[in-house]
Amino acid sequence: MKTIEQFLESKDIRVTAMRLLVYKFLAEKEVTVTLSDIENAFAKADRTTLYRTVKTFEDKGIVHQIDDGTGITKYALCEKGCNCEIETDLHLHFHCNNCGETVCLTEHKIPQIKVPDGFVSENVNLVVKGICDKCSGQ
Amino acid sequence: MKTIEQFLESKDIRVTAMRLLVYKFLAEKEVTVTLSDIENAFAKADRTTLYRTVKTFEDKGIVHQIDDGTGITKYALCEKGCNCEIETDLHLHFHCNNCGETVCLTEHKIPQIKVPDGFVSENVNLVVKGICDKCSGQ
DNA sequence: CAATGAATGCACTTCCATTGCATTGATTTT
DNA sequence: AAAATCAATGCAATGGAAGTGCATTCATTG
Repeated sequence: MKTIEQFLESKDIRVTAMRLLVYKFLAEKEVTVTLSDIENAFAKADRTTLYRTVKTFEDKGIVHQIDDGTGITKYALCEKGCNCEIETDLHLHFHCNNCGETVCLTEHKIPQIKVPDGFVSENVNLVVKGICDKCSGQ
Repeated sequence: MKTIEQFLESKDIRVTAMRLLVYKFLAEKEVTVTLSDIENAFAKADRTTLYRTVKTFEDKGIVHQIDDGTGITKYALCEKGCNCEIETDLHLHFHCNNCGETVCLTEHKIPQIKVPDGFVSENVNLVVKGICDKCSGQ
């Protein structure tokens, strides 16, 4: 069992108090978060620092960005079957129209998408919108 | 064969010179366009007017928005198999990483996406990124 | 301990989406 | 046809989010 510190170091990320806090925040969130979410969680920290912290995580491959169509970038830790560094990995996400939260459905894989002749598929972004399990009352 | 004027009226859209021009512009474009694209095409017109013109078209169901992950909203006329008013219709779009253009692949339908128990799917947004037919040299 | 380089914080910029309000324009009512 | 009404337009301004420059703080290393 690695500590978070060891994990970050293994990913070539220098450990700081800020980064530990942001990592823990992301880890305990089961849904994707916006930069504003993080900002609200750490009111004392500067927005830019948080922005760059998440960006560093992204560059080092432990966080991925989600574009769920709301126009606001969401972030989530890469884990549990997330292979977002692999180009062909399908980033399936679910956006709830009721609570507004977006969750990663990493365990749900999607068949290969066919594109017309002449088109070369490098990456696929798939967002399903509807009502999530919490809001549907199940 | 309806005229554009008749078509707009049938959709409960009052006909104006501006709206006719914007409609024609969208109609002759085979790719999706941004508000800036429209703005550049009609330098004399005000950005707000164009914005509201497109929004009106969208509200009346003859234009749909595309979020291709670039962060900039794209628009396209609904036609040729586009059933975006139907919730379950798959909005398949292709974004070219080379030329930056986004096209609608309305003729390419995708199998139903399965979501976990408790989740209710209402709408699906699918964006494939890669190289388009024009840029791939075919 | 000094030096170096990264991390942080503050200020600022840019870009796009959106709204308020006054004015213009068109349509309907008298 | 003139007046009244309502939508469309244009201008100005706002707001939100992403991103950058630079000075300062912090931590690591020689």
